[in-house]
Amino acid sequence: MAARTDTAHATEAADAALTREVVDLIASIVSRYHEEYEAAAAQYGLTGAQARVLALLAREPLPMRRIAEQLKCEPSNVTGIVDRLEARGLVERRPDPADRRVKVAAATEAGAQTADRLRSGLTFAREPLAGLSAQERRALRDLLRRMLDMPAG
Amino acid sequence: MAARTDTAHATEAADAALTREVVDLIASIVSRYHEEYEAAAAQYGLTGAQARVLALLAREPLPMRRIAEQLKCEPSNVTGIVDRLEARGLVERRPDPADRRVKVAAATEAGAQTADRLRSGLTFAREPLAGLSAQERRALRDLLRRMLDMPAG
DNA sequence: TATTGTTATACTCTATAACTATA
DNA sequence: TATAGTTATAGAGTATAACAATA
Repeated sequence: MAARTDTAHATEAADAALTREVVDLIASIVSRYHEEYEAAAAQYGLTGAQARVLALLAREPLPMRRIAEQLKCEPSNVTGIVDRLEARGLVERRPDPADRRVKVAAATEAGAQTADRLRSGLTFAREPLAGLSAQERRALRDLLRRMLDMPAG
Repeated sequence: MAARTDTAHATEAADAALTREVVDLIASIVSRYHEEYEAAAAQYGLTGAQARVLALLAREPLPMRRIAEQLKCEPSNVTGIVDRLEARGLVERRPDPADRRVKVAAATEAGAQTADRLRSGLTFAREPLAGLSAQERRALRDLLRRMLDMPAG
């Protein structure tokens, strides 16, 4: 083993502490993000899963199987979630003319409106970001991209 | 309405796009974080909630009510989660000599070991961070702190 | 035969309310 | 009376397996 200086050891320890602090901060953000999302959904009488599906369908109609892929869950679960959204008039199932096995779920007018309002209500992440300068937001964007292994774009 | 330059409008639009991109990146991180956490828990036959409670108790023993506070759920839910952890020998309930109403849940030796291994397996957030220089990690830390409205510390 | 969506089943998490044993 | 924990209950999300309709 090569001998190393005390300084090298001290630097490693500081690095580890710094990394750990950033990891903890990210955990805090994850926690806050979820809390706010669930609370916003609850304001409209929706569960988190229902709100997520509604948000997906507000962007574009999707076959049941595609919803399951987006949610990373089994297709059988989607049946119940869409059932509940449909019972409240926020979503509807349409046949696919090209393949009669497929049912395409789509947000209704009311569903799209609810999705919009819900999205507008999600102030966390958007509000604190407003306090950062454009340069800081760019710096944050670039660092987050690198964390996600995304190209510099 | 005061007249404004095209440049001002263009800047606002770019700002909004930037903010939205950062928000989407954060959503991606939240999603990844959860996926990895659930997958790591599943490797040990634990649900996400069970893994979170075990992680809490590996740090320090806690009365049932304190666990509920940390999880932000009703105390009645904790009974079942701790029941399942206890049935697997990962956690045990101890009496509190100072107040005989209280039951203190604590990780067993096996539980602490599982919690350690689980924590070590959570590479997301830690691994990509290793690719950032100390200066970049400090920059990220400061930006995240500001997002969380935390003092510069 | 393979695929889409559903149903049936079982388990977990969740909140609410009622209960017990302490304080 | 108030508090800590539990039990009972009901609703929702989840995975697995089996099924009907369609490809």
